[in-house]
Amino acid sequence: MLVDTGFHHDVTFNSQAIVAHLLDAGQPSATTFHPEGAIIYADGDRAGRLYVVEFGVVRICRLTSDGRRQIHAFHFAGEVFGFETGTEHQFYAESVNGAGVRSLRTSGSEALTSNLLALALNGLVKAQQHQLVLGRRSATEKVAGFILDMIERLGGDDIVGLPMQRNDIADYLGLTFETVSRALRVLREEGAVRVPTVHQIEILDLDKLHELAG
Amino acid sequence: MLVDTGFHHDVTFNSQAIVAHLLDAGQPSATTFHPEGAIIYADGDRAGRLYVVEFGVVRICRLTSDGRRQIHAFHFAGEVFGFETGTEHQFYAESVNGAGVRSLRTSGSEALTSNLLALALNGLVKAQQHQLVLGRRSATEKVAGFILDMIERLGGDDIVGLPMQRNDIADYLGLTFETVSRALRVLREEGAVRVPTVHQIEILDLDKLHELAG
DNA sequence: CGACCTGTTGATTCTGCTCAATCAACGTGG
DNA sequence: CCACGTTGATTGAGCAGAATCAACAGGTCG
Repeated sequence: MLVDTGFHHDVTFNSQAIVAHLLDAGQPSATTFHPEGAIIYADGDRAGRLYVVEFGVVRICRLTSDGRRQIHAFHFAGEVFGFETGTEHQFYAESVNGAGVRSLRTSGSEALTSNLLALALNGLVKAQQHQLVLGRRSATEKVAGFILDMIERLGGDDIVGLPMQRNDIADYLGLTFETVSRALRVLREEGAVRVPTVHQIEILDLDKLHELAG
Repeated sequence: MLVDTGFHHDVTFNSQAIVAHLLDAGQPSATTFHPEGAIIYADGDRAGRLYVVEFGVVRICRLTSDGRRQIHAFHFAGEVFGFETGTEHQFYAESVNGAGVRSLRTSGSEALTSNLLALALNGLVKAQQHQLVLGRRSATEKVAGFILDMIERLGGDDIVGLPMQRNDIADYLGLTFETVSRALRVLREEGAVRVPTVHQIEILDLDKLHELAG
């Protein structure tokens, strides 16, 4: 067993290792490419399959009754999504910028349950992180927190990519895209970041960024 | 097995049954009573134990660096909490109004993993619900959504209890307690609810309440 | 009864949404 | 090659709504 899935032990597991293990155990499945904006699964589709992001970004969304979109999560290369309860998907999944996705069939192999537990916990942590960011008061704090989260998940060095567009960030943070834009301007003016291109953030002062995140 | 924990099947499980099963399997442990405001576990404490709420309400909290409190979840009788990853608790748990809590030792019994998976999924669903409420725009929508959530989790009939105080609701929804109070007044004026006592909400018009929730 | 705490209500400030203009990047077709 | 349309991003002005500050009512407990 690659991973100790006992919740009472250290669960700082390597998600990649779990995925590799699950892929080995299941039937091999081809990577399918989803162009920008393509739907991977729809709200109401039969649930029960997991997906691995091979490359690109996937967003998990939901529409409110008044037509607004809430983005529930972003998933990057190596991450697993599709984890929902019930027989039907409550959310729908879309490719953000062109994504390669591999299906992960796990039915029938009971021994994988502990691996699945680890993945579920992984999702739980992400949901908690999202809650914390959503709970922040000001728009600047939310955007700063979002960038910090992106740094943690994507970047090692001082330039981190923002593959999704402003509208996506806004729907993820519960803001409008104009407010996201203004918040980024504040972060620039405070000297915390530089924005060389629309989809890149250069970190100038990490401490300042943490401070602005509240 | 009481519960089908395969995520690819129907997971509309009975949480109570899982808890009963886990309690049977583990060593018996006494119910400890935590008076109002008492800390059940603190931020930074060693994690790895699950707790069952016997009666009362427990809140899971976190302090931001500027001293504000974010309430991550409420847990009622029959629910399990303490599910976190890592060796240390990221949150702290407090009794809201006097709560009886039973510790749930699960170490060593590998057969329980699938039950734990079910509980983790349960927590994931709650976190998602919370995200949806936090993502709503207006304060009235948030409070209406909160009441609907309470109806689902607590009440069968037309009167639902709000055991926690306004400040708790505010910290859960990312609002101030004054705004919560005003939102309740709007719900009253719209004829959706009545507020006989501070800790009770009488549902007058459930459709209207859904409508106001957005 | 008085002190205190929670909750409600009011007045003001300020943040973020709405509406709108501008700009840059890109693709298309003449 | 350039005019045109489209899309995404930024910025501005005005406004609605929530936070803040403050006063007051109701309940509880000493």
